[in-house]
Amino acid sequence: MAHWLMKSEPDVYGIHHLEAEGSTLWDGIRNYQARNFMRAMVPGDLAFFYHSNTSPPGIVGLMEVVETGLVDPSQFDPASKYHDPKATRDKPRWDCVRLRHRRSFTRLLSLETLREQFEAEELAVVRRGNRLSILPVSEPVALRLYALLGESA
DNA sequence: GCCAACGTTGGC
DNA sequence: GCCAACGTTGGC
Repeated sequence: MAHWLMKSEPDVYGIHHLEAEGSTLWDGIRNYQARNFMRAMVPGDLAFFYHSNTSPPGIVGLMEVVETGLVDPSQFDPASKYHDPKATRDKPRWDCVRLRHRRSFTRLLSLETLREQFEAEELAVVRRGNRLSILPVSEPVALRLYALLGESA
């Protein structure tokens, strides 16, 4: 079982949306590196939910991967901002995973705190200018995150 | 294959 | 709004 960190802007899709929905299709990923991380996910993996492009940014919850290898439907939708004219039903370019809500943390684990606790080599989200929306989290780092959140692993 | 221009992300 | 980082595109 692996850990991940997944970013979303709370105005667009925040932890409260996931709480209300229970589970969601994590679609709209249009970066090959992030896509490849999704392809490496296995049902049962856990993902820290990170609020980006907000103040203050940070980790707000925990999700569980429930389904992988799904075709991202938004690539075929001309009305979607994620529409990809190069994608066809026969040859989709983008896929996505389904995630289920596990926890909403009572307090934010802020980027500021993450910067105090982790080096960029350990947890890439603390690196200035990092734009990758999905990141792997090593087990030692995951354990330290749980400790900082006051959670048992 | 190189690389400059451009676009996007995201913190501040 | 600014700007750093960096992926993508397109001319050659």
